[in-house]
Amino acid sequence: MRLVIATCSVDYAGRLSAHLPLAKRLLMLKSDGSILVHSDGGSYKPLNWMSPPCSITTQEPDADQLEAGITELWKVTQKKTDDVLIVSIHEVLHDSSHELGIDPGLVKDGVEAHLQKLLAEQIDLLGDGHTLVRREYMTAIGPVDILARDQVGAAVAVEIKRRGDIDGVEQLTRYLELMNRDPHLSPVRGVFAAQEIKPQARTLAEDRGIRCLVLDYDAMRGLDDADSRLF
Amino acid sequence: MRLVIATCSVDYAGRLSAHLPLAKRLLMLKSDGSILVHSDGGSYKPLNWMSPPCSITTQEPDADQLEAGITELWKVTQKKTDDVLIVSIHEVLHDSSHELGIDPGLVKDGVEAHLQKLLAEQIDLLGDGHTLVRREYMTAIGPVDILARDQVGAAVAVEIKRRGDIDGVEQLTRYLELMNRDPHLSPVRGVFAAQEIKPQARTLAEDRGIRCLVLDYDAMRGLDDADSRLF
DNA sequence: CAATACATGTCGACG
DNA sequence: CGTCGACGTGTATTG
Repeated sequence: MRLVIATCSVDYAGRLSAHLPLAKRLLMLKSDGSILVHSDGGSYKPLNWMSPPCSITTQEPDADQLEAGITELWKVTQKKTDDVLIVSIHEVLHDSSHELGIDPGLVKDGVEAHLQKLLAEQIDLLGDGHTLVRREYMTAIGPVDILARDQVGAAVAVEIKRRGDIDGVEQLTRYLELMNRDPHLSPVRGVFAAQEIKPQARTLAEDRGIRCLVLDYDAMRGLDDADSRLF
Repeated sequence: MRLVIATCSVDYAGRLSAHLPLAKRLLMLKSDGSILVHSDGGSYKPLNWMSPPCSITTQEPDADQLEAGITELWKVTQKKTDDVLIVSIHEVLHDSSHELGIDPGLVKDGVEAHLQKLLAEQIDLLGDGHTLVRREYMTAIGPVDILARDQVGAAVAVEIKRRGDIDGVEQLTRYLELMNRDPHLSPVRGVFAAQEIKPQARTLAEDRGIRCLVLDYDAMRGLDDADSRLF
């Protein structure tokens, strides 16, 4: 990895066109050829970048560019998409290279998968007498998170989200429409379960006869003794 | 901005839990208190990070941690969300600070807004005899990109996307459902216009009687003489 | 401030 | 290799 601090301007042309005026920035060149242009603030997203696979070539600035103060010109291209990133460097204030090696990678734990597992184990959160049919119940257009049956044996399809948004309601609606065409399942009721349900999503869901269920993650986790503590 | 190259392990606890095993990485500390942990590959997304506003405190490693080779311990916290990021540093290989100042920011050009403008100007792409009613036609649940009328005066609602995905069809469906309840507009036909329409989106759209229209951005831009060249 | 739609989204899983 | 859904999504816009 090469780290360069420099005053530069940047131009990008690809799916859109974008320009960065002259300023002092960090240029991070990764060993796979990719480049990130970072400012000293904002979030983790760079001001500009080029994703791998791509290649960097340096060009000689022409007379006009030299006149304008450009000392180096980098052209980063992505063959496949024809995207181009041009970095016009004026002054280099720092330049260092470092051998990092391959990263062992991130180990993630829990979110929606965990919620799904917990709700399957605590299926009576749907209401007394409910029984689990199975998780990831397969349909023609994808798996429903949980299929259960209520106290009188009627099918219940559950869509689980961390944050209950309008999209999740649409998704569940598509499943329900399909499942209700199946005489073995029909009638299927829908339950939209999430840690947090947005008002518009709730309105849409209830308008379509879908029940909303707010999940208390901490309480559900607390009940699950087998879940080992991480800290 | 402070740049540190170090062998370190990282633990995050917040909306999920994640762990990075010991390895050599770049730690980027921005002046707003945020921190990014980057490897020498992948895309622009860091392996781990903490978004501003957040604060970094250094802790003294205890006996066990010193024994394990930890020389520095950073704890990054976000007050609002209770997220915590812990960086356990073993060996520091590089450490430099740089004053960058505030970035003037990115200047973007065109995307969906541009497509919308061009289609409004070239409304006959919808078919001969079409006329524009208006862009961003307001409905109770949000603005329809374009409302037009066809050669016989029937209403046409157009949803424009750069990439036509299933979500866009759902969005247009909601608009159409609402607009068709309005006796002044009904019957309203739907047109789903995008530079590229995914097969599943096309299937869903056509199943619902929505016409799909693939937009040739370059051709549309070529027709627009007033659109100045960027390069 | 909250809700919503957009993103050069990125990323992983699956067919 | 494309499609699809999730994301610690982030981010701007608008009510």
